[in-house]
Amino acid sequence: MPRPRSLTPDQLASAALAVIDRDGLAGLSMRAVAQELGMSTMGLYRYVRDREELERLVVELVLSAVDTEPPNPGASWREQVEVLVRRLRDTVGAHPEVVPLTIAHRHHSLGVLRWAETVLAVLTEAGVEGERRVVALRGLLSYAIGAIQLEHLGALSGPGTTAITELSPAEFPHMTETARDARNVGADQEFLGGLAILLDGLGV
Amino acid sequence: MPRPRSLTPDQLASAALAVIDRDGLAGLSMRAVAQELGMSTMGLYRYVRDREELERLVVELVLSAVDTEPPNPGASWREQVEVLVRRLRDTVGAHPEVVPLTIAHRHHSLGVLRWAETVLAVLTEAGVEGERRVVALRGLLSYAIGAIQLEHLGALSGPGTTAITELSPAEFPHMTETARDARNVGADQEFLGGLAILLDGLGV
DNA sequence: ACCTGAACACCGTTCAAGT
DNA sequence: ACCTGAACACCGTTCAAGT
Repeated sequence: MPRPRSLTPDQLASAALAVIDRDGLAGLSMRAVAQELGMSTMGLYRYVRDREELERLVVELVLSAVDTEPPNPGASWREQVEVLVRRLRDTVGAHPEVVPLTIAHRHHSLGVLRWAETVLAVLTEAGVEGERRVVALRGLLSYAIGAIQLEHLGALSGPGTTAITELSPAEFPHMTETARDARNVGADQEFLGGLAILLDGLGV
Repeated sequence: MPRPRSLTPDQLASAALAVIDRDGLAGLSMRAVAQELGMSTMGLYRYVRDREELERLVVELVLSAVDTEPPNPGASWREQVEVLVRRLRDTVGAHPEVVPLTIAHRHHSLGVLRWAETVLAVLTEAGVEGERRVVALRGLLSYAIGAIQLEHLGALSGPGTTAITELSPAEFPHMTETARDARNVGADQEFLGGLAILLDGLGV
């Protein structure tokens, strides 16, 4: 842990995020970030032990942007959870290239811990407790993480699905039909639809 | 597309998978795979255009191992879907390091298309159709993908959760309590529990 | 024609040399 | 003491040189 000088961790993370948003995750390198900041490559090591720590800073920057304020307490628990999951998806989805890093470093993120705390508060208020609460939180997070990735690696209505439409209908009868149905389903509808199924199941 | 000679794509993929299982995804390199096969590095390029194509072969090898036979047709749709999702998780989970590759290349995978076809057949039999079927398939896949990743990057009962137990109970009252509850929840229970919530929601 | 080693343009990180 | 460029050990891939 060297003593920072003219740069805050946030500024460092912002520079790295700018590189990622511009050149993709593959474009992220110590050299590129240093250049972005107009400093020598080795200068970065004054702020960060290694590349992994830089990645953690980027993840923290993105996840700390998730609004974790309890949503409208007058609303039903269902609406409140929906708002919270939606916030996570929208905030992380704004930087899709960061998603893989987000997953690898999730444990160190204060942002996601705060988000989970708020979700748990709502669930507890709704009477979900004990092991069911454990499973519910984990289920919501799993769904959100998986859905964000699927969404950004090709929406069901995107080019990947078009390829599916061209599959042999003899071998894949249901897939070809479902791909046709999917053309009318937008990304938001898809995400919120899956979330609704989870929330329905939680309410049982 | 050069003409293969003494090696099948499966043998190539198996060698790469052996490297990954031994040295992790970070250990995967053209040089390492070539060495594993006792051939020159450039020899690989007779079989594969570039590293990305090698990765696709690995993904296909893993995903084609998913059993896509329709499960016991006498069982309820709910049990059948549960069996199918479980198979996906168990097969992919056997090679956790491959998961990131699996996601990036999922569209090219015949294995996952066949899996989805079987799931859709069961859903259709259960009366799920049209846009709801689209959302259901995508929801199940999102959940499975997210859960597999969370599971292998630290079970809720693992060391990550222990760190959560040490969080300030004042700032994270629900998280600390939930982490205690999570100690009794195994990985299987967690995965199947979340899946049960989804299936409950689908049955509504 | 087929195969492959050297070479090129990268990478993260060490370390000694500069101030 | 602080900073940094050269160097080291990697990487994917090109290409010319070997057979």
